[in-house]
Amino acid sequence: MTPKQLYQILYKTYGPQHWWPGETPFEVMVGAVLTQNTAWVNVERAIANLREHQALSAEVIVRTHQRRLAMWLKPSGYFNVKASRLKNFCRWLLAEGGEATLDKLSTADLRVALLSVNGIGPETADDMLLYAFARPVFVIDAYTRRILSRLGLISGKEDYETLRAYMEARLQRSDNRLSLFNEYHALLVHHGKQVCRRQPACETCCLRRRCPYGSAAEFGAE
DNA sequence: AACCAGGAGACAT
DNA sequence: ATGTCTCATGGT
Repeated sequence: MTPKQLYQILYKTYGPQHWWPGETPFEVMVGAVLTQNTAWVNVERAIANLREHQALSAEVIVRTHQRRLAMWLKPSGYFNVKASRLKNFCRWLLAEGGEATLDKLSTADLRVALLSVNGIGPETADDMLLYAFARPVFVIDAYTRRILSRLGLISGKEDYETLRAYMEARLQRSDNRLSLFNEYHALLVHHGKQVCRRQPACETCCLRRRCPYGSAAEFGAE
C-alpha cells in the first residue's frame, strides 16, 4: 500500500468531500484556528456567532474586547485561548497588509511567516496554506498519523515535518497536486472518524464499519 | 457517563 | 530535544 494507492481507495470509497467549508479565505483561516482539537460542528456555531455580530473580519476582531469575543467563541471550546489567538492572528494579518500582500510570498516564506504567529502551529499553518492560500501543502493531523500507522507505512511517532515530507515526496509527480492534497486531507479526516482509536485496533471495528482497505487482518497487521 | 474532537504553547526534564 | 499539563464545549 502506497500513499497514492491509499488515495485512490479512499476516493473511490467516499467520493469528493467538498472541503473547506468556508465562504472566504479569511473565514477559512478563522476556522483553522477554531478547529484546533475541536469538532467542526462546534466551530460552525462559533463562526455563525461571529457572522451574526458582523465580526467576521480582521478589522472588527482586533477591535472587539477579549471577553466579548470569547463569548462568541464559546461553542468551539477553549474560548479564552482561542479569543486571544484569533485577535493575535488578526492583528498580525493587518500589520502584514492582509492576505493579498501575503499571497505574494513564496509558499516556504509564507509558511515561516504563519508559524511565527503565536497560536498558529504546523497543522493550522498548513490548513491555511492549502485551503486559504491554495498552496500545494500536505496537511498532517491526528487522523493522518493514525491511518498511516495502522497501514504500517509509518511508526506513528514521527514528528510533523517528517510526515509532511514523507507524503509530499511520495506525491511529488502527481498532476494537480493542489486539488489532490485538498481532497486527500479531507478524505483522511472523513475516513479517520471511522477508524478505531485503540492501539492495536480491535478485530471488529474494521468489519463493523465499511473498510476500504480490505480485510481486517490487513488492517490490524503492524 | 466517560471519552474525545480536523492542536498549540508553556514549562519541566 | 522530548514529555506533561492546560485549555473547555458539545457528540456519542
